[in-house]
Amino acid sequence: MPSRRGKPPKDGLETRQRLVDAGRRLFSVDGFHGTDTNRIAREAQVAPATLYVHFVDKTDVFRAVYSAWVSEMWERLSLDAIAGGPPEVIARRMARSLVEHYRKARGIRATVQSAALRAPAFRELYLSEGRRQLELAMNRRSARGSLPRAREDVLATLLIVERLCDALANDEVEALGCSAEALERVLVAVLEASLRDAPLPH
Amino acid sequence: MPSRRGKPPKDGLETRQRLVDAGRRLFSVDGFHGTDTNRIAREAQVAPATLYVHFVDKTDVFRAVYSAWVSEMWERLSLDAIAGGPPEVIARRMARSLVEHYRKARGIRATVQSAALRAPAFRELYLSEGRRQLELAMNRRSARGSLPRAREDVLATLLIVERLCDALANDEVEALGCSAEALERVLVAVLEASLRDAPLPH
Amino acid sequence: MPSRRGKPPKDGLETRQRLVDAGRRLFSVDGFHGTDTNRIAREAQVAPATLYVHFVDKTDVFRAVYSAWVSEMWERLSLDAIAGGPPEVIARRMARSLVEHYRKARGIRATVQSAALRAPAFRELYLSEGRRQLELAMNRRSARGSLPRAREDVLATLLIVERLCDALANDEVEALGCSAEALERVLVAVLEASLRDAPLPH
Amino acid sequence: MPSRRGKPPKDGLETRQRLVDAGRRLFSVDGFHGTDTNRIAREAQVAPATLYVHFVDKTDVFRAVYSAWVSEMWERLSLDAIAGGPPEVIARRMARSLVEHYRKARGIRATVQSAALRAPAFRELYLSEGRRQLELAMNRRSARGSLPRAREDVLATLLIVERLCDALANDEVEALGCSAEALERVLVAVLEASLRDAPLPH
DNA sequence: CATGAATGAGTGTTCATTCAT
DNA sequence: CATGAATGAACACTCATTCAT
Repeated sequence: MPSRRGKPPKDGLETRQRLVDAGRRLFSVDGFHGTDTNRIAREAQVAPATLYVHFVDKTDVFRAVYSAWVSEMWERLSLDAIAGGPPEVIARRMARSLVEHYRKARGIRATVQSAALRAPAFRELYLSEGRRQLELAMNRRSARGSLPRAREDVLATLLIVERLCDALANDEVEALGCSAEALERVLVAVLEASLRDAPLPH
Repeated sequence: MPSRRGKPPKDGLETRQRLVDAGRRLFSVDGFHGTDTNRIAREAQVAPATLYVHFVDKTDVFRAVYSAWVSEMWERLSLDAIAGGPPEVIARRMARSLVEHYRKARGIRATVQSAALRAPAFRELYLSEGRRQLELAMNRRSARGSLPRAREDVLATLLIVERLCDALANDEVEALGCSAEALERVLVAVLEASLRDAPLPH
Repeated sequence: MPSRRGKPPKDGLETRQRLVDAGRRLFSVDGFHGTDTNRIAREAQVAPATLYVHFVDKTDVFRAVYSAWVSEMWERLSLDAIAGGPPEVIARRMARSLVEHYRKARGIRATVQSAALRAPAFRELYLSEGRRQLELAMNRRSARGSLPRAREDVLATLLIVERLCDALANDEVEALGCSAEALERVLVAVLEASLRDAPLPH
Repeated sequence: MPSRRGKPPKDGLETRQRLVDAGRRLFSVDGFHGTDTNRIAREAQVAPATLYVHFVDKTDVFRAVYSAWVSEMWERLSLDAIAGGPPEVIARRMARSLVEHYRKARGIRATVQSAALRAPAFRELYLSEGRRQLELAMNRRSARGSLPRAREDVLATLLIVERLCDALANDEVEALGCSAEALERVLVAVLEASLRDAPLPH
C-alpha cells in the first residue's frame, strides 16, 4: 500500500512521524532542555521550519513523544497481563517491562515535571495523560473482575510505581548503596498487590 | 558585635546567604531553567558578577539551595517527632509539614531530576543528598529503638513519600479527580508504618 | 539574472560576503580583540545570530578575512609583475602595493600571531596561509624562469618582507627616528634581489 | 642583607618583583589576552587589588615584563660578544641565545603588536624599547670600532632578526616544511654581516 | 603596603521561531 | 507541505578594576 501522496516521504515514513521519532531519540538521551528544535529537524532530515508545520512549538513535540511513550507502556503492560499466569508471575513480567521502558526514556522522564512547571500547555498534557492512565488502570481492574477500589488508591499505586521505576531506571538505587534487585522486588510486590485487589503490599 | 568586615552587609545578612535566599525564592517559583543568574543577583541586591564570587556557576547556587531545603526538611521532621504522641499523630504532623515544605519548593522539586540529567556535578549532589537522607532515616530508626530494617525498604519509603508529596504539592491529585485528603491519608499511613517498624501500610 | 533566493540580499551582496566585509573593516582598525561579534553583525546589517549561521565562531570570521586579505595581496603582486619593466621598477611597484595593503590592515596584522597563539584552529590557518604563500612564491619563480632556490631562502624573504611591511605600515619606522623612505628602499632591494634570483640584497 | 622593611616579603622577593615574575610566567605561555590580572595576582600570592598598588593597569605589568625581557636579551648578547672569537662564531652563539630567549617568551612576542594596537600606552613603550634597542645596537657598533652605519640599516637588521627569531621560536619554520637549521643559518649570516659592518648577507 | 569583596559593562554564543517563496 | 535563511531576545559567565578598611 503506497504512501497516499505522489512525492514519497524520504524513508517511507510520514514527516510528522519522523519528527516524533527523532524527538523521542533525542529527548530520551538529552532531555527537553538539552535538545534543540533544529537538531530534531536535522535528525529527522527535514528543514527547521518544517517542524513548525506539524507542531505548534517545542513542547508540542515533547507532548507527542511523551504521549506515545505512555501509550506504548500500557500496551506492553497489557501484553504482560494477557500472557497470563499467577499474579506474582505477571507482576514480575510487568516490573521488568516497566523498568526497561523507563530506562529507554530517562531524559523524557527527567524532564516531565520541569516541563510541566514552565509550559502550562504541557502541564495540561501531563495531567491528561495522568487521567488517561488512571482510567486505564481502573478499567483494567474492572475488566479483570477485580473489586472496585478507591480512585485514590489506584492513583497512589500509579505514583509509587512511577517513582520506583524512575529510581531503578536512573541507576539511583545502586548509587545509593542499595540492591536494585531488592528494590525491584518491592516494585513487584506493589504490582502484585494491585493485581490481587490487595491493599499496598507487605 | 560588629560585622567582621568594614562594608556592612546590606541587610544584616552575608552576601552569600542573601544569594542563596534569593535563589531559593526564584527557583521555587520558576525552576532552574526559568531563573536567570542576573535575576538572582538583582533579587539579592548585588551585581551579576558577585554571584560568581561565591559560586562557581548557576548549578552551584541550585546545589546550595537544594541542600538547604533538604536539611530544613529533616529538621522539621525532627521537631515533629520530638513533639511526641502516638505514631499516627506524629505521622499526621509529618505529612502536613512535608506537603507544606514541598509546596514551597515546587520549582526546585521539578528541577531536581532534570538538572541531574545534564549536569553530572548536580547528579552527584542529588545522590549525595539521597544518601544523606537515607542515613538520616536509618539513624532516626535506631535512635527510636526501632527494629533494624533493610536499607532497601527505607529507600522505598523515602521514594514513595517523595512522590506522594510531589503530587500533593503540585495539586496534581485534585487535577486528576482525586481527593487530596484521601491521598494525604495514604501518605500518613506510609509514614506511620515506617514509625511503627511495620512494612508498607495497608 | 536574478538572485537565486527570494529574499534579495540587502545591497546586492550575499550575507556571508557582507559579514566578511564588515569583519574586515572592523578587524583592520580595532583588531580581533577590539571587535565584538555583535558589532560585526550590525555593521553587516544583520542580526547577531546571523553571523553564526555562516561562521562557527568569531575566529572563523577572522579566518575568512585574513585569507581574503592574503589572496588579494598576491593578486596585486601578480598585477605588479605583469605590468612589466626592469626588476627594480617592478620591485618598487610591489613595495608600494605591499605597504599600502598592509596599511589597510593594521589590526589584522597585529592580531595574526596572537590569535594563532590561543586558537589552534587559527594557527592552522596561519600556517596553511604561510604554506600557500610559500608555494605561490616558488611557483612565481619557476614561472618566471628564475633559478630554483632553496625553500628556506624563499621563506626568509617572505618573513623579511613581512616584517618590513609591518614596520612601515605601522609608522614604526619614523617613530623610531628613521626615514621611512630609506627603509622602503631596503624593502625594494629585498624584493628586487628576489626577482633577480640574487641572494639577499646588498 | 635583610629586606629593608620589617614584614618580610613572602619568599624573600619584593611584591612588585613577584608580580612581574608571575606576569612573565603567565604571559609567556598564554599571551596578554589569555592572562587575567587576578590570575597574575594569585600566581604572585597576593590579593587582586595589590597588583594595582604597583601598576596602573594590566598593560603596565606587561610593560615591565616586556622591558625586562628585552634587557635580558641584550645582556645575553653582550656576553656572547665578550666571549670573543671570530665574527661567525660570535654570530652563531648569538643566534642560539636569541632563539632560546624568544622561545621562552612566545606568548609575549605574539602579543606585542596587538597590545600596541589597542593600548596607546603600550605602543609608546614598544617604540621606546625599539629606540633603546636601536641605540644599543648602534653603541655596540661604535664600541666595537665598526664603521658607522645608517640608522635605517641597523633598524632593518633588528627587524629582520626579530622576524626570523619569531618564526624559529614558534616552530613555524618546520611547520612550513622548511629546515629550521637552514633558516637558523640565514639568521647567523644576518648577525655576522652586522658584526662585520657588511651589508645584509648573501 | 595590602586586601577581601564587590562590580559594571560587556561578550560570544544560543535557540525557538518565522517569513517569503 | 516544505524550506533556506534569518532573527530577536536573551543568558551564563568574564574581567579589569576599585573601594573601604
